[in-house]
Amino acid sequence: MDEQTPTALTQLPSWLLTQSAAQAQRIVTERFAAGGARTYHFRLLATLVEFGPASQAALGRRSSIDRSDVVAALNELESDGYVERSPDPADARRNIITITTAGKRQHKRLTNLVGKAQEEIFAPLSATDRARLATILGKLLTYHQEQ
Amino acid sequence: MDEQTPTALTQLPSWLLTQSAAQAQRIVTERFAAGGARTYHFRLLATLVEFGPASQAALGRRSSIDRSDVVAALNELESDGYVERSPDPADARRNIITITTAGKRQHKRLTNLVGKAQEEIFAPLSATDRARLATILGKLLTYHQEQ
DNA sequence: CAAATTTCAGGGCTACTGAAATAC
DNA sequence: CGTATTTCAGTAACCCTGAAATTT
Repeated sequence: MDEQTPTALTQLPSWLLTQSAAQAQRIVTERFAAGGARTYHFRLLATLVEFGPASQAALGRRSSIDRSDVVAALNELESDGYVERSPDPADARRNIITITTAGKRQHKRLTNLVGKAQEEIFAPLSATDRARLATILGKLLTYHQEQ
Repeated sequence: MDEQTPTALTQLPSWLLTQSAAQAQRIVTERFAAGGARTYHFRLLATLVEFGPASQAALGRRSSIDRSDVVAALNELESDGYVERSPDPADARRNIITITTAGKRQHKRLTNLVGKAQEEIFAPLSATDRARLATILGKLLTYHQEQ
């Protein structure tokens, strides 16, 4: 019983990327579950806190969440009392989404949880490695978002 | 219309990791689709090529695919004629999975496709960055697999 | 008896498509 | 008119759990 991973996979850059991301995702998801939330909820709340009230379409573009998933996630945030939907007086097609006081509390809670997740995820890396990783991934992400 | 991503996200290491991995995943999935395959198929074929015939359980452990998904993916590979199932004479609980000649051809095709995907994914990175990224992600992955 | 293997049924999460209704 | 927004229904892909039947 060797149970080894093929080098065809371990030497594949995209495999390293997707597998380590899967580990990170799993840890973040676990932490958020303790706050009764998912990644989408955190992304939306963080976007509202940073840019203020916005339409669903703008929220989706800023948080990189599909229009369709924004609807579902906002339904959940709304029924938890974390955001409010109101019609946009300037454009009847739009809802204006506003974060509530409870939503801000939840945002703080999730920010705290995601911070702990970072420690857990990147524990084996030195400060230098962490900085390098952030720089390199930033380049990758910027490049593909411009494509 | 700014449409900016919150710094709370862009400065979050796990966000950089999962988002860039999502881009990579998307590109790999697109390439594999041209070969009528998914990631699981490539992982299983690569594992069979590197370690030879094996039980489904061993295949799953080596390719990090859940036992349940191994069954489904092997069903597809089998109906495409890329692998064969035969009972293990030494242990009646097991199937021995063998890759066929057509399966080896498919493996080469997918290896070629995934190679092109690497170029597309990591195009913006210098050789130094690519080497650093591989090293750092390798550390991350090793650490979490030992946990 | 406990443990391993295969299989099925099912769920969760992220990501995406197509179409409708409405309004700009 | 073409475009934008919200919404719903549905899909794909990866990851995972629980349970059954069989065998070691």
